[in-house]
Amino acid sequence: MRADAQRNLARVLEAAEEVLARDGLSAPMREIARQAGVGVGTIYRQFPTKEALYQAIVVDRKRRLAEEARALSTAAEPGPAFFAFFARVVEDATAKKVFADALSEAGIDVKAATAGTYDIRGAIETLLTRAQRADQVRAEVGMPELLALLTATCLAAQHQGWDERLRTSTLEIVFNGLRP
Amino acid sequence: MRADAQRNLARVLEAAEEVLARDGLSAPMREIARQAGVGVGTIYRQFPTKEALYQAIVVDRKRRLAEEARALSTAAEPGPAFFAFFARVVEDATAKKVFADALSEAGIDVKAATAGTYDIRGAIETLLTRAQRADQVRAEVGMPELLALLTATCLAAQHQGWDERLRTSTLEIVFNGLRP
DNA sequence: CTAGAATCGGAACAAGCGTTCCGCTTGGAA
DNA sequence: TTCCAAGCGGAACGCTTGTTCCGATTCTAG
Repeated sequence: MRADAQRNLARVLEAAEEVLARDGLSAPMREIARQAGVGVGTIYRQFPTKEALYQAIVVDRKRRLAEEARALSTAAEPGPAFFAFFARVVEDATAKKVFADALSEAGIDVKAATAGTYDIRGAIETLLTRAQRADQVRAEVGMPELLALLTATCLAAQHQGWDERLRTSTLEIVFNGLRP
Repeated sequence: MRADAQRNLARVLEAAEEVLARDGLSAPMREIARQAGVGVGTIYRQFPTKEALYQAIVVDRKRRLAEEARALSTAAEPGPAFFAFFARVVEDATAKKVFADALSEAGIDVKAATAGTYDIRGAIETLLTRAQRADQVRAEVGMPELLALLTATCLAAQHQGWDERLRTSTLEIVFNGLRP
């Protein structure tokens, strides 16, 4: 790969991350190209389609979250670890518009694209199970309910632009519902 | 107003309700016209813009929900009344795509358009206050948190298509968080 | 340094959208 | 029944997308 092409790829990824975080999925390719200082053709040389580009962004973000989840899964206190991760994801979604969009609109595609490489779902499930064994989360809470609540808070936090105060107090209510 | 025009208006409203419920805000005007069996020009005779049409639909739905809220606000048991209304709104959002879209995207416009005619916010606040006085909802829950949770569950329920089982179990967790 | 291949930029294309417009149709008062 | 204005349908317009394409440019092996 030529050196300049590699430099441009990095620029494109950086610009895409920023623009998609700000404007969400509806951001035009031209805007990403403009911010990266390249032509649209340059983007299409690396990514066959718009979806491929934002999937690369989302997959990377999911990968990082999976790493955080795995890091927390061996924490001494399973309860705080679980709730900290939940809050972390919501905080992330508040600032990054793509992520919440991806959770809903392209959820299935992204899930399919990331299956096999790493296992964020499994990492979350470990956090949940450990917290339940430590009696910090009610036993009848399953993965479907947990993912539903995660999606719900992420979507609303992003769409309405929850400030930190509202995010904290609202999550406190949800966490109270999860606790025994 | 001519008789046929009146008939067409009714058809348009009915078709718009159905199409917007199914496809959300992104539904094209042509699709609504097609389903109503009229030309697009006929819709534009009654509604100056697409936004005006779906606002008419959303405003009507909010009006009906406000009526339900007011009806419940004199119920004998404030706790069940409050939670029943919450579940009712989420159930509604699950089936009607426009509504959740409206909660987020055009929330401010809709709020402005409906201000004065009726007071859904006030009706909800009454339900909350009564439930709190009856010690069925924790005192530190405010309207911002309540609306945040309502929006969150509505958005996720619609985007992910929660079935009745998931909706019930997830709301149970949220309700547990709201209870003292 | 040079040639040739890799890469780039952005005009051009196709598709889908909201909205406008106008020739034709039709309801209903006279 | 007649007549004309109110109403209709849907082609056409303008705009914004994602995507393609090719002449111009730039890198780098030899």
